[in-house]
Amino acid sequence: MTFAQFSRQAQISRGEICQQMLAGHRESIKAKKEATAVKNLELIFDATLSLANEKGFQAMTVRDLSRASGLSMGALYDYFTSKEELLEMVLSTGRQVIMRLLEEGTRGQEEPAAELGAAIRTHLFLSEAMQPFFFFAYMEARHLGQEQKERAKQSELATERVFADIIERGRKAGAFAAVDQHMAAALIKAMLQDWYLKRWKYAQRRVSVDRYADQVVRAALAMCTAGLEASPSGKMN
Amino acid sequence: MTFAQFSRQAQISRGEICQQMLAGHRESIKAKKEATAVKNLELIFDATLSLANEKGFQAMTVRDLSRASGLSMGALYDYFTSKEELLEMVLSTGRQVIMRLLEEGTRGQEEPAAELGAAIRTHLFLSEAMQPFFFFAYMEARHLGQEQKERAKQSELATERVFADIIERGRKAGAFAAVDQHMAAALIKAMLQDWYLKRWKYAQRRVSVDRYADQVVRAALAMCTAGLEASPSGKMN
DNA sequence: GTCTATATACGGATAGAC
DNA sequence: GTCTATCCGTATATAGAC
Repeated sequence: MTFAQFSRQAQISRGEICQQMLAGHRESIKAKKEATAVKNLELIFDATLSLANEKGFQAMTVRDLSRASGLSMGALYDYFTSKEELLEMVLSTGRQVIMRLLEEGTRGQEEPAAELGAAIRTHLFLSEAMQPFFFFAYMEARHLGQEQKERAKQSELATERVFADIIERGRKAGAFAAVDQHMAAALIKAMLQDWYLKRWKYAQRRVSVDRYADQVVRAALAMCTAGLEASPSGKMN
Repeated sequence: MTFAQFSRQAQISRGEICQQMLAGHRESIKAKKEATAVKNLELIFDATLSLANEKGFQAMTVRDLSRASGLSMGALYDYFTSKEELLEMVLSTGRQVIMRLLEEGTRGQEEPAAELGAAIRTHLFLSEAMQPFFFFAYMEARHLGQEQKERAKQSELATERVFADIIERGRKAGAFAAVDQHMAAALIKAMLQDWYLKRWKYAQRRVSVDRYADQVVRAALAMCTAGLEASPSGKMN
């Protein structure tokens, strides 16, 4: 799969996040008409990601947000009760939708190597399609309250488990070498995250997301099959 | 090499950074006695890293810093002229010292595989010894001014070049396969950074820095030698 | 449902005592 | 060389008009 084939999901996702933001905060949001509320939430969502990714969420003022979104101070506070709640609302709702999309997208391959490749591409392409959100979530998670921060860590572990499970199955099937699936999964995740964290570097080098995907898949397979040729009999433990 | 063998460098480094901070800002720092100035700079340095890593540099107030360092507001402003300058001073001085230590530490191996392993361990162990600084530098670099941000990017690229050069030499010597050394170096760096960015994860799993080093070295070598067995004649391009 | 105007507090920075 | 006290700008949040 290439990114071009994947990318129609992007706009859908943003709309979904904002709809779910409304659903999850129906009582505290003043606007009653659904269409208006979702439209304004999208303005707020986009402006928040844009400003926070440029200067940081703390440094972004609600006045900035007002200017960038086109909504007045008063109108903004009809959608959240504090700046802190805005952060929590964007991050937790976004994370839920992303998690669901990842789970839906990671299905159906048979062969371990193909399955691992598909999972890597799904993660990478989703992070590319929603890059502003992924960057935001990574950088601002530390400003969440203790409880929300815990949930963010859990979701990091959950996505990692997808890779670990594939690797473990592959190992048991004899397709992969005797690697520690948790460590391998962690390293794969680190490589995937670098793509949306260091955008400037890859843009400068003209590395496309498809090429990056190829490289990560190649690295992951090398990691999981290193030394396997030496004992082609299959299972190693 | 293990981390235990490496780790005596840690305290030295912090002292060096503070000495160089003083040297680089001699005229703007009010304190004239060197010993006093360095001692206070160390208090400021430690308190800044601790507070900023907990809640972010923007969210840390100068009053917080005063409490944590034991110096009064007035005394703090005898060491920097603005909070922004404090950030720039800590980051740029720290980066310079780190860069020098890295260059000094990455020398002397002959064989490509051994050289790559040594470079990875040096980077990883230094980031472990100075973890608070590395985390701080990664997370707060985006709050620098345009010019300083550019210098930070350059130093990221410079450290990456160390790996790329080793890989290229190894490839030309026939020890490594036909990999893109820039991509491989970028992926290795991403794995190294994950160690100080996701401390909680590896602490929770009881992964030691020595074990992590082994895994990254293993992954890097797998990446650089994948497919080599298939054409053992050596050079591939 | 959205706006303007404002209350209130807090942070950066400095003046001047000791 | 260090501290206390204070100035001043600006940020969050809200009240109330339209």
